[in-house]
Amino acid sequence: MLTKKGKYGLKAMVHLAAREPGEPSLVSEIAEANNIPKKFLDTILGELRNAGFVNSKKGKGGGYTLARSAHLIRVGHIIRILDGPLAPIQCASKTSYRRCDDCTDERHCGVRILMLEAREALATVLDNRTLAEMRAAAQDDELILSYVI
Amino acid sequence: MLTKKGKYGLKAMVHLAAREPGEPSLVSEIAEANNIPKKFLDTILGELRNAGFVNSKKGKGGGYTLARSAHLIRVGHIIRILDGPLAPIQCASKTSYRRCDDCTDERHCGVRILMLEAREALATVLDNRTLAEMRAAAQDDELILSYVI
DNA sequence: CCCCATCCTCACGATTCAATAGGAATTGCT
DNA sequence: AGCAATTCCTATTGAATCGTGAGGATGGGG
Repeated sequence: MLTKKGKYGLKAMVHLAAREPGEPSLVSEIAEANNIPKKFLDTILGELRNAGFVNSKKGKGGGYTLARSAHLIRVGHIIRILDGPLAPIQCASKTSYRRCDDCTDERHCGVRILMLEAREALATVLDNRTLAEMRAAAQDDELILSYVI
Repeated sequence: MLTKKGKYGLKAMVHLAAREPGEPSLVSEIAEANNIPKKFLDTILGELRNAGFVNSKKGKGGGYTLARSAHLIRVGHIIRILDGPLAPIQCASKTSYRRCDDCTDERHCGVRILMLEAREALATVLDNRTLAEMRAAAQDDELILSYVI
């Protein structure tokens, strides 16, 4: 489940991606444009900054900018920072594996095997999509999106 | 995120799938075999029964059995009952859609479009796998599992 | 009628989530 | 130097959810 923190963070990143590179955005501006509580967004952008996704500048004329080109920022990475691992269950995570304490034989745990598949499917989507693509998809009236039921 | 309720429920279902059809299992037996708190499993199986996935019988010789063949039970359905919709965000859910209150223009929301893709990827895995397949995967030393990175 | 096992309701502590509060630190401008 | 703008930090709060346990009601089998 994507939390509001994750959702707000992604929206903020999309907002930044829509800017001329180097042109800073204010927290208050991003918050207002996306209906996000300002103070909450404040802490979210702080985390994204600590993680190296955005740069910040204080004082007049300050604000936030993307630290890298939107083409180089993968959506899955952002979500991991804000909401934790993608895997539905920790014993199926690759970036932050942890054993289930109730599982005696992990190799024959059907749940885990299934969740490895699920994680793989999720990661395939989220780790291949970049911020630039996400923004483009939003602008182009969903043309890019092609379902394969 | 799969909660413990979901995990325990799936494990219990796998346990039942490993039985001769019609042969009932006791809650205490399932709980012990899978390291699940008995009382908790009690309520979980109750929900699965209300949802029509398992049948129950009280008294001596009672217990739980699958309501249908394990080939006909899709894992995604079980998870939806126990943990709610698969979609990472409600505005991207097909089974229980709900609009985001902070989103003014849903059609151009990059986050939602991306999450529709993510939901699709997840559902493709979970709604196509049956309980029988999950059980088989666990027994066959993960042979069935084939990653496509 | 008596065991056995499911069924039901309630309650609880812990954790996480979402948001708010209040102010400290830094920068730019004049 | 002084002021205003803006990020940065820490703590708190209220609400919801999660995981679990207690106690007993219900109903079938013998």
